[in-house]
Amino acid sequence: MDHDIKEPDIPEILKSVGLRVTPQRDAILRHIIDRKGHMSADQIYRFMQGSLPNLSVSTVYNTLKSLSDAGLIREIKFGDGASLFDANREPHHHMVCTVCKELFDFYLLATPDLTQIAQQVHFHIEEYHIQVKGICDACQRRMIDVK
Amino acid sequence: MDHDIKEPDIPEILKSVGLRVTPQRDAILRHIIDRKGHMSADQIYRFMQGSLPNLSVSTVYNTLKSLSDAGLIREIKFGDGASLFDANREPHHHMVCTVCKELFDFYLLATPDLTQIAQQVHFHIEEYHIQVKGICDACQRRMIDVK
DNA sequence: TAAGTATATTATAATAACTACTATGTACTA
DNA sequence: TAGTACATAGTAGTTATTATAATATACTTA
Ligand SMILES: [Mn+2]
Ligand SMILES: [Mn+2]
Ligand SMILES: [Zn+2]
Ligand SMILES: [Zn+2]
Repeated sequence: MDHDIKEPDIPEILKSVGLRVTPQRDAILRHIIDRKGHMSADQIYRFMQGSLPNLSVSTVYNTLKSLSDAGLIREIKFGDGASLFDANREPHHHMVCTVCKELFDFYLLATPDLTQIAQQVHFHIEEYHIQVKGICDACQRRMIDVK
Repeated sequence: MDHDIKEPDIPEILKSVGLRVTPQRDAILRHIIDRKGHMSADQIYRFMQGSLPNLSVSTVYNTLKSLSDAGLIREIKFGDGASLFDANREPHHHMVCTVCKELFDFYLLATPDLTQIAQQVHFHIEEYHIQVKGICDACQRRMIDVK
């Protein structure tokens, strides 16, 4: 073996969640897992033009929905612009830079006391997501440089 | 005086933030403040049909933007469906019921340790919002009844 | 208090991000 | 190696919102 990092077996992952293996699903899931970051349906669609020129936008959306429903990826809706898809399935939250629009992960050291609040109003929490807006390091530096 | 609760002086509020007083702005801000809850641009537009039948959808959007920019109302984007507008300017977060889609306020007892995390990655936090998804009390009861 | 002007409103068109529909194609099953 | 249930492609439709431009009006100032 030339490299220690094992490539994920995408067809096997798809089968494991009961999804049929198609070239479209294979390519889209592979791309999301490879790139690790957050990407929109349109970004995925445009990236695929090279390898799958006949891929339709509907298929991108259908695939992303299937992958999300199966729990293989996570959909992040910040309300501004398109949904972003994330291969990182660990529970984490997001900070978005209002300048460059880039999305950054963050992990909470201690979980906030939502359970207490939820119990008071008898709300059954399924999931929660902390959305932070602000300015990233790079954009802060850029603003200082301009001054 | 017949009532102790003083009606808010809407024109005065608009002037105080440097906005011109128009019948459209007066009516929209009054409605949002009166109803207290969360409402979409379309809900506001439809409500206004009675009193301002010539009101245009653009004006609703423009007004909501002006009011938000002025800090008189807050826009909440959950990513599903339309933006909702909130007259409640106190810092608070939201729980949405996945069954009935109703939005509930909640107030955090202790602020989560976001500042530490932000300092580590040198992110300048402007605002944050905790979005909780789950099932509200009423819908939980309804589900038990059906069983 | 009557222009004057900057701003607001209206109506319509345009856009972004999906979602629905349906004919065709294909991955899995037995 | 069919048969069939499911997936894909292409197109049309929807929803929520933004852009444009002509008309109207709130506030200023003489
Ligand atoms: Mn992430
Ligand atoms: Mn609220
Ligand atoms: Zn940035
Ligand atoms: Zn409910």
